[in-house]
Amino acid sequence: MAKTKMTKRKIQALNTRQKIFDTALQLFNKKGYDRVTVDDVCKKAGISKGTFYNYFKSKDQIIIEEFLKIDHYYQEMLPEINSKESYLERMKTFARLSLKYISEQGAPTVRIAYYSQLSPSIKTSPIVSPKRPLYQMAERLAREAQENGELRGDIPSEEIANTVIRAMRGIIYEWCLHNGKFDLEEAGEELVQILVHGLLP
Amino acid sequence: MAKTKMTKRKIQALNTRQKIFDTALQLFNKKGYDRVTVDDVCKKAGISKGTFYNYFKSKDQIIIEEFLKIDHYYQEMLPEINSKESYLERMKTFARLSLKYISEQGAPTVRIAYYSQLSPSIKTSPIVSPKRPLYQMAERLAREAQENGELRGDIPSEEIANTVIRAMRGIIYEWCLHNGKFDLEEAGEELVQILVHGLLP
DNA sequence: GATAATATTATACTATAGTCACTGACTAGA
DNA sequence: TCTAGTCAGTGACTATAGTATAATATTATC
Repeated sequence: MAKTKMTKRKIQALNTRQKIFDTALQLFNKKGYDRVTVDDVCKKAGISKGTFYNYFKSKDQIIIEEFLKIDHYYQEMLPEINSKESYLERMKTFARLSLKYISEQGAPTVRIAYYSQLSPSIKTSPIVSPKRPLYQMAERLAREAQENGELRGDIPSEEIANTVIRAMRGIIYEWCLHNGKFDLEEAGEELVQILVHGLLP
Repeated sequence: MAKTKMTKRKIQALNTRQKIFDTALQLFNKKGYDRVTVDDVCKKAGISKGTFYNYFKSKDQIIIEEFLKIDHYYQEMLPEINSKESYLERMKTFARLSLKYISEQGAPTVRIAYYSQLSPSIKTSPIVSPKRPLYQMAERLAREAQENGELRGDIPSEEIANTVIRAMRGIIYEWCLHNGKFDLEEAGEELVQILVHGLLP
């Protein structure tokens, strides 16, 4: 951080950006995303519309940015994950903590995040970038579990990670459709249970 | 069908509706959903905007309606599904045929369908209605498989159906994000494989 | 067949996300 | 310290989904 010299301009820019971000989230939380116009945000933040779009490509970028903070959170998960003896347990903990975090963000926020990723104006979605800590971590956990003989070795670890993440995403998508009416963590627990043990008698 | 008397008006209305529907889909396919305005559709179909909104709540209703035609398709699947001896095979066939149908609809269409379901203006999404043939059928197949000892019996069949559908939805969601760049049926095959047999060695 | 009721259509309008050309303050190099 | 160039900031403008209202065509009733 702070690699380049901090000129007045840059400080001002960061402040303005932050003010827009905070104001927007505050309004979204109070009135709901779709009941808040960009003009509302600008007025409250005391800036012009042009400035808003100077810092954010679109209204939903605010939500995306908030949503993707989960990627920092993965670091904090590590101690709890590594505290588990079994690698299978580690994977389960990873899934549980991820869903817990998403659950805490609240269905409205996550819904907008998932919604905007499908928007016609978006060409490639950041949430499926393989560079995300989410993928890195899931793959590593799967690989370690395989190396220790706790998971079958005939499927590449990347594919296992992919499959688990996709399945979790299906739950999240549906959780959004139901506006958070069911327990996300519980549903996740069950899914992972089935993924691991299968449905055979 | 055709329960009420077909007055001139009603015939006219149906024709108009169909013309709007066909024209819209044709334009969407040619230029892409977001490159086509409602006014374009109206102009091409030779009707006014008011007429469009008389028949369709919103622009994306066209896509939803097209997408939900899959619910009719489940009937046609039955022979192929029932031709399988094993109930597990039937479930797999069901999943495969569903994904095949969706794959054939094309990523752009499905993307809009999934997108619009998350729109802030929608309160309850039709695609997660438990009344849908999709759910009915998945539950029945799971139940029959259980009754014949081909699936574990400690999970209610509804839950199994739910889990499988959610997981499939996760794949579809991601397929949309990737604009159909991977093979949906193949990914589905693999997922069902894992769901059924699990990830244990 | 005149007329009231209603279904259908046309158009002007509203709301709001996002764009663009411009301004003037700030920075950096001489 | 002067000056060229950059960048934060502005607000009028555009595009387009959706609405409200007025007009017209069709049917039902007498």
